[in-house]
Amino acid sequence: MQLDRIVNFHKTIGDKTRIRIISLLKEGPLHGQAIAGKLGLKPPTISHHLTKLKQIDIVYQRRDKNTIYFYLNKDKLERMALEITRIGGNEMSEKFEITDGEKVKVIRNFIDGNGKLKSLPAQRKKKLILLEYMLRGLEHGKTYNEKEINEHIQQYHQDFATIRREFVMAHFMYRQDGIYELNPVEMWPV
Amino acid sequence: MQLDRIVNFHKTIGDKTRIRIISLLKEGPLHGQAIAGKLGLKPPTISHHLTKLKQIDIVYQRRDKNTIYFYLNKDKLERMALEITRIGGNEMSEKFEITDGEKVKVIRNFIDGNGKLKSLPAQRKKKLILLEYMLRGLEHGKTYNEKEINEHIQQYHQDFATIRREFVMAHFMYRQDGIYELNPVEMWPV
DNA sequence: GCGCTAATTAGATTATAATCTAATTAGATA
DNA sequence: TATCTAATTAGATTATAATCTAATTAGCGC
Repeated sequence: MQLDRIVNFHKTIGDKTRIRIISLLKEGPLHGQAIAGKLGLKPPTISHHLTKLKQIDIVYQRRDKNTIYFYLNKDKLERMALEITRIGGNEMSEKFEITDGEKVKVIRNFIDGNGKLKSLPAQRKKKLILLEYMLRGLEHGKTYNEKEINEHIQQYHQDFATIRREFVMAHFMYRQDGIYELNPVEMWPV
Repeated sequence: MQLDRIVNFHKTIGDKTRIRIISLLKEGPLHGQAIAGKLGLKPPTISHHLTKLKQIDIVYQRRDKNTIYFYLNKDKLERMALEITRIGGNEMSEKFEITDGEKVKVIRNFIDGNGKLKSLPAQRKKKLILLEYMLRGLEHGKTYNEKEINEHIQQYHQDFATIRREFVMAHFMYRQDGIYELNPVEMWPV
């Protein structure tokens, strides 16, 4: 749910230690012990906070020999921070809940009893309904590598390459350096 | 402290109920019972959350007859949300802590034993040091009415009008509709 | 002043989470 | 394989805070 993601982001940021970590990483990557040292806390504590920061995807890590360096994802931080200003008005419209009569009909026609996609409709409008349907479970703001996207699509159809391409072409998601992410709903096709 | 304000903002926002309240108020003001009804919670609970939202200044209230309407301060919300993206790098430089040798000397020369300002230096550079010194205790992001500003200045000097004008002219703070607020540090004079 | 309505405060309960020590895991190097 | 270092996990302790009921306060209208 969209709401939970925003709540979780702020809950995570709303901690002195974690903001201090963010502040440190803003200057450049650091390894765990270094952070612990600078903040006067024990390594397990830092580990604890870093996993939380990784969960919301604003910190990522890269290993070099024995030590793991932690990086701040500044772009993501900025995008997430702004989301609170964009939420609501009409009480959190759940884009993924397809209850609209027409849509339900189209989906019933093209999804079989096992939840698999029979075929992708040629008609643009119907195709978009199916594509949107198959996005369920993917989260806004989260990043996925190609393998994850493929696996997700295979729930519905074995030809993940085609459908993945359709996702991008229809602007449901975008790709950069092999990393996929959902586009904001404003960019989705009508 | 600057850090605490940011932590507190996110700690406050990082709660599902409070975000739902923000989402509701985005469409327009509501009174307490209405919020309680829409969210399926008891009035005391709403009261509890509203005081928190008022504390960080993103909700304010206006009474009409017997009922109090709560308003969302959208501008403030947006400004606060962005602050996290601007913090740090060099570990939270405390602009109010004047330890720099030259500054200390100037301050000793113009502040008497009781902490009062003897006179405002004519020399621009020295004047700025004193003005900045007299900002201590005012918080970034908080709004003050003229009376509060005057009282603050009177700690240092009886002629609050002159000093208040200097604050604004030097871009330490700005005034809008009789409300004063500190400018972001980037706007402060060198 | 009296009663009405809406809001807040007090106090208890329960859930969440920050931090630590001790034990364990993961990788690298020799 | 044995050993070293850095990171994580487990588990306990302690602090914080969300929510409720019951009691209280604040302001309006009669």
